[in-house]
Amino acid sequence: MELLDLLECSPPLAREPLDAERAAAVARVFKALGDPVRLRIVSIVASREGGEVCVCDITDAFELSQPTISHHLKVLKEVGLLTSERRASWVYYRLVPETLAELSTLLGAPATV
Amino acid sequence: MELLDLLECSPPLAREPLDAERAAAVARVFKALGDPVRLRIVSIVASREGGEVCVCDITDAFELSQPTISHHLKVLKEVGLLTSERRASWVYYRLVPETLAELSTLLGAPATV
DNA sequence: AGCACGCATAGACGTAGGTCAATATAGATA
DNA sequence: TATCTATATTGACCTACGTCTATGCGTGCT
Repeated sequence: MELLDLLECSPPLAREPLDAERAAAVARVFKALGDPVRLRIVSIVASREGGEVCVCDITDAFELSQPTISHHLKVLKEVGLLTSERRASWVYYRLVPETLAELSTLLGAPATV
Repeated sequence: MELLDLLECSPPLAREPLDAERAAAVARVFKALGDPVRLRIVSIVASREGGEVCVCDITDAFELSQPTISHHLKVLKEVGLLTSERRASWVYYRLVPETLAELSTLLGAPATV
């Protein structure tokens, strides 16, 4: 079962308690956002005109090694917050806005029914 | 500087990259939500009629030791997601809805300007 | 083919975090 | 005061995680 499926039918957090399975799925995403570097990466990608950023640009934004950035990108990709696409020598990362939106709704935004 | 202050003036994640300080403050809260048990605790408190839950009720909802639950409650309190009040022998926890709402806005809900 | 560049992976290291048993503390009650 | 109940704190254990260096892989260029 995909995270988006779990989230799409999820009521806001305040409507009824999350069951264990759903909580585990959602917590994975929050955990990914629970690191300052990853949160900044997401905001960099999300706020980028054109919607995509190559790894080199992200690496330049931090004083961290390239493998560390690569690791964080992998984590964000695994939980469905980012996708990546290789074009020529570069890999471009894009936001998955649906995932952010689902989290936002879960946290209390009015349901979009 | 309080988290709520940091959050209240924060634009949605997609508007501009988070600076390091803001990212650190917000990541603390996401990190707290990044554990399945804590996420369920928040949803239990948030969905409770009357808005408050005593520790014993929370403990009963999990197959975890009482100190473990107490630890998670402390974490949630420290990041401003819950507050607690002692009345007689019991301690009641309540949600801080503003914190959840700010996170929700940050993640992409339309700004409430 | 060979090389240079961009990015990913592997492995190691130190620290943080989730859990528990044991113990401490606070309030009620006798 | 003594004791019981509800919750918090302490300290230990083990695992997970963030970071690094070293290395591998894919792509374009000469």
